[in-house]
Amino acid sequence: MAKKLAKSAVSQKRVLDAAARIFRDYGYAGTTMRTIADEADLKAGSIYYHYKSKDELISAVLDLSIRLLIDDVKGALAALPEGASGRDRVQAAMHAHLSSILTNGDYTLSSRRVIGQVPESIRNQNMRLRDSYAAIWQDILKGAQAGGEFRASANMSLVRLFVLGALNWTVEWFKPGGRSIEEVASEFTDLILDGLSDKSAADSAVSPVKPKMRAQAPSRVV
Amino acid sequence: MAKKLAKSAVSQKRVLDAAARIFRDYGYAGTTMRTIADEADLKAGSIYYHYKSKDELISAVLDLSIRLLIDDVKGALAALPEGASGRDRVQAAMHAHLSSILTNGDYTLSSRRVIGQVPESIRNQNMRLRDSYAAIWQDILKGAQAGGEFRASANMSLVRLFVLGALNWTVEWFKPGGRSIEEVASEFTDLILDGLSDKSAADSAVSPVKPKMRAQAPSRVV
DNA sequence: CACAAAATCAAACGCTAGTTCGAAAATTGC
DNA sequence: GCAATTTTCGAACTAGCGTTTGATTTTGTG
Repeated sequence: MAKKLAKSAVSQKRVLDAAARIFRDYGYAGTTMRTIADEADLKAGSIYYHYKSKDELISAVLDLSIRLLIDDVKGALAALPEGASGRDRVQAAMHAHLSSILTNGDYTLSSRRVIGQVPESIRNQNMRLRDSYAAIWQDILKGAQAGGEFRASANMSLVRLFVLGALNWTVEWFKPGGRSIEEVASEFTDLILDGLSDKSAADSAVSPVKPKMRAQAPSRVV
Repeated sequence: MAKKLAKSAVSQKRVLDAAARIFRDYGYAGTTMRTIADEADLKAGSIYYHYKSKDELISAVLDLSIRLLIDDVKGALAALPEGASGRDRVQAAMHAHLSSILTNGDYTLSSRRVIGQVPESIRNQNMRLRDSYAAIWQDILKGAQAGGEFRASANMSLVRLFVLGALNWTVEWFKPGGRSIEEVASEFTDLILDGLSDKSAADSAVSPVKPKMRAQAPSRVV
């Protein structure tokens, strides 16, 4: 009788991946079922066997996008030793966030590009997931501040928005083959934790950092 | 006889403003000439008296968006006293950038949301403007680093991407009526310049203070 | 007021969108 | 290897798209 088997699941994922790429490149309205079908080696009508509408497709892309991120960051935090400092936790979360969104760039980018154009109910559903992700960060930051590691004068909500903004923006300019994810994560972590100013005109010989001299194509900004 | 008068210019601007808002909300393909026309209190066909295609419209929105930003930031830098420190220049540029993109949120957001979906020639034209804006920032940062104000170990291209990323992201969450632009700008500036860590405990008691102005020869910038 | 120029309108055009559905093909259990 | 089931197809439908065009209204000037 009825038996759920692999064939369907494989096609379903193939369609979803294709959708993420096409939504990323053409936006919500600009994406057509026929284009997705082409990308997934299918005909347009066949998509409806797996997803019952374009909205259900974009909804699935949006949800997977944020779920992948939450899982990666939670995983990285769980892998830390028990007594890890706030600094370590921030560092781990930043690296995991960056690695996740850059590795799943299709989903992250398409998500970012269509989130504002999607029917409101779909957006609201997705926003709830995103809020729960923000809460994870808020815990890390507040914890480190309560422990005295971070300046008491800093507003942790703004810090979170600052850091996540800078991280999320990387999908706009990061290109594989240039700087490594680790390189970017490390530099960004240093920046947010210690700042840009040279605090020690005297003991500046302390920082054991090697200068990086990788030629890079002009990066897009704004 | 023929006389160019204001009426046309007024309508033209009204259509452009409407287009920015609609492109922002619905993306490139999702925006229809009829919707723009409604928003501008016109009929769809009438738009073609002012702009000869949808592409010309989006092109005008994209260009105005980046031009407004460039003018604001250049203006703020020009208003600084001659010997202003790198710190002051970064602060002024950050504030001007933030203020500009949040004040012109319709243009900034629509620009961000459609830039990836627009015909390539339009995108390339706009990218050239954006590269010139990036160059302004690169000059500020490199100048301050050369003057010894910023850590020599920091990669200024990454710093620029970090800072502008965090700033640009504000359009996603900033809502008038909440925190003021000045408040956000000030906190962000402190963060990037001095970092999040509380240095008052162990680290050097040399300069935990914040000298607003550095006595220093005017670094060559721009 | 009159009338030419400027600005807007209403209707229509060809095209492509999301979606539906019965038929065809591929796959599976026995 | 066959019949039942799952999956895919292809054609069709309606709706709405950007754009064109000739007619119509509004505007500024003598």
